[in-house]
Amino acid sequence: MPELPEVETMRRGALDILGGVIRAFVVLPCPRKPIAIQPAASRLRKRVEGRTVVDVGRIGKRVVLRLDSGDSLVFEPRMTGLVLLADPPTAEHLRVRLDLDGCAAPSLWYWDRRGLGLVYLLRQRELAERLGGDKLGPDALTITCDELRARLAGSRREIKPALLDQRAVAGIGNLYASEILHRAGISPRRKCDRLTLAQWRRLWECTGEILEEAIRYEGSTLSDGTYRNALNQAGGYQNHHRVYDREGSACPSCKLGTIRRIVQTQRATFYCPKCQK
DNA sequence: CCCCAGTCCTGCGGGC
DNA sequence: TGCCCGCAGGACTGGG
Repeated sequence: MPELPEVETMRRGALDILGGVIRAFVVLPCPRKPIAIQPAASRLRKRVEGRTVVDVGRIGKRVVLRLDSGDSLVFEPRMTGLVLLADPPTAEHLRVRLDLDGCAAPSLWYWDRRGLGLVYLLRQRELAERLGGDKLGPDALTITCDELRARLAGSRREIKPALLDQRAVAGIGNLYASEILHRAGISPRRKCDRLTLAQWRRLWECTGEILEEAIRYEGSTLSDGTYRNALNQAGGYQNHHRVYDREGSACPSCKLGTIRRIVQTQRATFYCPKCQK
């Protein structure tokens, strides 16, 4: 579930390792299927140990540690991964530990309950190939209105599934797509090529607003409690959701409609049929 | 090319 | 009460 706001919160929490030297890269024994690590852990370890973390960044829904070697160590949490500096939710799902010297935090952990996430090391060129160019669109926080429109307006798909396409715009996931479209007053079923210029503008504005608000509240921790910030604290934005997982309740915006749940490309979408056109 | 369904995986909640 | 099935959805793969 980590989308842009949750991954950005993880990134900010992990800033305490900036300038640290990686003393050890430790793959923790996991009773079930081990987490995917590329290249194999022994080779990856040789390339990261002794290296300095010169940047703690984010690319889409990934936390990216840039090292002084030019390599980037990428944590891709997918559904249930967390980047932590302390107190994991459970010891059993800890996957990787980085021990560091010379920075504010002694260790960084990668925790992942379902283990769908990935930890991988990329050379500069590999980074451009895997996470650049046509693989990933501009970041949802910094994309311009014109870019967003240019990348989606030609499509005949429905706008909600289109917003989940990371090649078009990076960072929006299932939860925030519903929230963004609700604030913008646009039906999730509206075809991209049927949005007006004013609607693109509104959609772009609401994308920034919703994502920035969610970051301010340190992301959304749903009822399963999985998502936590780097200090294992729950986020707060779930208390501000207007449509997501609120099927049957009155629309908090127009007070007239009832929030509906539909399925688009096998994923739940929540919206208000009264005020989203 | 464009789009959709299936896959990975675990834990939880609904239904019987 | 207890068990089992289905669902949650990020990103990739394969196929129409």
